[in-house]
Amino acid sequence: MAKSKASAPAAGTAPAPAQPASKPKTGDGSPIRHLYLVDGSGYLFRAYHALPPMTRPDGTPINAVYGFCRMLAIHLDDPEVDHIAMILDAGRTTFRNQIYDKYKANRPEPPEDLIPQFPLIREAAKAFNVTVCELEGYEADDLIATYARLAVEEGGSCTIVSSDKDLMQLIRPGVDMMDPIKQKKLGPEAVMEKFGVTPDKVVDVQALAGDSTDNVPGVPGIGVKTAAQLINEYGDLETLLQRAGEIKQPKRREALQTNAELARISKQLVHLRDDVPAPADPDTFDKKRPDPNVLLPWLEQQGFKSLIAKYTKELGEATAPVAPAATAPLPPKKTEPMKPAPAAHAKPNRPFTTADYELIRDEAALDEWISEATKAGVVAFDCETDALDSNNAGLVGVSLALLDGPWGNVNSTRRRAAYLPISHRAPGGTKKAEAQGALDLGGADERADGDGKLLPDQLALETAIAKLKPLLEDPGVLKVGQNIKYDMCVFERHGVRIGPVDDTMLLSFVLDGGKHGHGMDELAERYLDHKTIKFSDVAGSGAKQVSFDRVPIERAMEYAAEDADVTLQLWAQFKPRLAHERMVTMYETIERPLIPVLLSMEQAGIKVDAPALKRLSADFEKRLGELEREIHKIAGREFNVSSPKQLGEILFDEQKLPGGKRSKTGAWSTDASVLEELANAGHPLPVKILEHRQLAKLKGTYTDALVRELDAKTGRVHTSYHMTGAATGRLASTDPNLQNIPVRTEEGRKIREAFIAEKGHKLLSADYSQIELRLLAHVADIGSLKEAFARGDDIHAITASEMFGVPVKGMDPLVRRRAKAINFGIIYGISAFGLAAQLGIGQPEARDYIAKYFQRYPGIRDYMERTKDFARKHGFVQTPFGRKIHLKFINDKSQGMRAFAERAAINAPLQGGAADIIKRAMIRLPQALKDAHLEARMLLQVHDELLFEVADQEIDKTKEVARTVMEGAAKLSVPLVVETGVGLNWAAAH
DNA sequence: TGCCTCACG
DNA sequence: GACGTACGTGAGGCAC
Repeated sequence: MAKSKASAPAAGTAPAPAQPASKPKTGDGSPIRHLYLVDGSGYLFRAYHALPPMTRPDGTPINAVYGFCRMLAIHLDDPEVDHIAMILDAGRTTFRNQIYDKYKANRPEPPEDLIPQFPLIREAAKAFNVTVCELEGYEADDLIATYARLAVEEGGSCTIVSSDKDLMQLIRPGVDMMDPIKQKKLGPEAVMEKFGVTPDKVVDVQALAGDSTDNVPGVPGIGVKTAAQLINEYGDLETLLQRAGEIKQPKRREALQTNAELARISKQLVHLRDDVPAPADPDTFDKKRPDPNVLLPWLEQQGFKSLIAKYTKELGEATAPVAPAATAPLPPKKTEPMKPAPAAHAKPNRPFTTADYELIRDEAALDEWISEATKAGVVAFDCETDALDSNNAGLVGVSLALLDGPWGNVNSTRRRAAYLPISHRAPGGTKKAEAQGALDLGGADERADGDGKLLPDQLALETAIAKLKPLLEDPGVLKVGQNIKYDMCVFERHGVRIGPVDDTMLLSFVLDGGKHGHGMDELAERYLDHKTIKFSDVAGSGAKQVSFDRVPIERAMEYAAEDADVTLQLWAQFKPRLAHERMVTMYETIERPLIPVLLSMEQAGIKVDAPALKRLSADFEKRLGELEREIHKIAGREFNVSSPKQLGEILFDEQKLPGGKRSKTGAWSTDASVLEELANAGHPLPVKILEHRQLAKLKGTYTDALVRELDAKTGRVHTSYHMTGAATGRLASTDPNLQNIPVRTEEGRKIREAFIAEKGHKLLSADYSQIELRLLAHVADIGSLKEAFARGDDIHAITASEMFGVPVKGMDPLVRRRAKAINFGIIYGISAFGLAAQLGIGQPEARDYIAKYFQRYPGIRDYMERTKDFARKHGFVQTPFGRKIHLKFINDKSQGMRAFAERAAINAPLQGGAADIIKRAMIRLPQALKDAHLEARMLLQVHDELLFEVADQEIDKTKEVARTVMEGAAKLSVPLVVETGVGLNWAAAH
């Protein structure tokens, strides 16, 4: 393997070998069959980042050592392993520093709580009776290379326990690697995946690509991908450098020619020496049985209970008395502070049986229930309908549930629930057949013809409504529902304005947002230990599903009464927690009051120009057909352009275009960034694909779908807002989603133009300017940012000016763009990778920007650290208004999951705070408009924007009210600014 | 049903 | 000296 350069690297500069580099004299060990070489410090870093924080009873951090011991135990148990040693770095400077003084120069200090763990792994190795090897002047990697060579020369084989990519060059027949965390063997395939070349060419690739963590320079502008391509083409580095003049791309050619020497130095740095003086005979690395008198007391001192148990069983108790750990034990640190739900509440008051439920078949029974409910002061209720769309669904039945005793008596052991069937019909038609008729006919009542006759012994709809109305509107009776907005919508179409209400879904969201979902089935299982009857159990599923009015009444009762019953019991658990967990204000002043506001927005809907959408759709279809023909022509065969799988095969397997990335599942990635790169490289096919993708998306997701969503009765589109969908407190919009209507491209804006105002009206758009950045300046308390906002300055320009030291006046737009990307990155929990991708720059440059940013705004870094610490300690973060966002993975054992949760933790108070602010504005707006005698209606919310429909003559006044209310929705240490626009359509209002 | 892709803030 | 990458959503089409 190692060719000419094995001897090249500055033989004279290396410390003089103390012994010959060949195999030293034999010790007392046996010959090697299989040698395991553990990269000790490499493993320690891996384990440190992979495991959640742990401490010894005396407070010493211990997670990495624990991981190390677990790994050692596994290898010692492995019968394949007959020899094992741990290799360590002896010091920080090595012969490589003489070749290149900046080698590993930019390496940051290890994390604070890892440092005390370094000496402990030496102790650990000793306790487990494993030899430790190190050599002054060389890195552990060189020693590993040398021992690997010796093992193979002796006729044995070797496994290097490490995932350090720098060691991959050593893989060859007889030598492989093992990822110590994933317990996965790494062979030539893993090398090919990582470097795109065979193991013997790894050093050449690394020499070209360089390595920022080790500060290996490489050739600027060449990364691993390009390097692999070049090496595979030219065979090796030296040939490539000599023939660099043949390279077509001018930039690449120039880079290689001017940096040839840098590449050669880099190669010396990355190439591992396998001829260093081995400090011990590898035969002496034979696996030895640990001494229980050494191992057990040591494990005891660390508090590794599972390992103590394992080795006590295998080795027997320690026989010699041992000195106890010298340090005084401290109480262990808590790492899992999330409070479970109170145990007393984990069980239902009484087991669920249908015997608790009854049917309300006549007026007398209903009167009795209404009277009881009124006396109780709190009633859970739920309505069943024949469709999901609350704007059109017909009422099929109502269920009620009561606690025994006056309201507030949540500890009552008795409860009752009942179902009032109203519009059940004889079985017959399926849902699909039914939907056909529903379009032309009005309510459920008129659909009595055909096979579905109304069943007997049900109260008439009018009677039921008339009797329920006083109860549902009684200000002295609290109506509890699960997602009660839905029920309010249904009843409002029958002239009933339900109130006051509580919503178990919202209570759960306010208390436990981010911990879990808030659907009834999940809540019942989690808090009541009860599996609810599923809708599909009573109504069937798929094509055979029937609407609820076709479900037999007895069966319907079991399902429906259970819903009310469960709702009431959930309420009994959640409501007391509200005050206890200090979430009353959030619930009472933000979430609950928002219900009727959203309801009226959903009912209002927005007018859509259907003919325009249809024209657009036809136009898109025509162009899609043309594009498809062109694409097939270029590709040389027909295939489904909408199939990423087929497309990937065409591009990368058949046409062999460069730059293919694989996704997690191994499929070719064909997303926009990949296609754009190919397009920039001059390939014609990706350009057409991108265009096709865009049009197909617009047609499929918007033009066609929106026309389908038009409500036959109102001629408008009615979305529905979900209050508990986003953990941060944002709303979500579905059926259709009106929060992602295109706006960024020209073609897309044509769709937005189809959202229009009623005759004599205009659309008014009011949106918060930079609300999340303002919140950041506020919560992190950054003086200069706050002042800039107070002055009304261009915040991205100010950031750029302060970071790069350039004046705002006459600023290069590119500089401002970078600052803008960084500002957004900060809000998202910045990473060099993300920023690099966003700006299309290299990661080192991105890292540099981030460092500059934090240098200028250290307060923001402090804020981020504080936020993460808080999240780790409490399991949630909070917005300035008190909303809690739980981060269930913040102390996860996976480093990836923790990093993810940390970024979310940084983002959540900002995104959630912005959501709180606009919700506060939305709650005040209806009354403010009314007070100003304005008819304007609020139609849509898109996170930081509100859209109103306004009569022409009221535009100026409405604009003023909207701005005043929105800007006054929160009192922060920075001003809130709202920008408005007016137009005949939504695009024009921007 | 899971995955990929892409529309929005 | 490793890992996976910006935060939060919903919807449509494909492949299984």
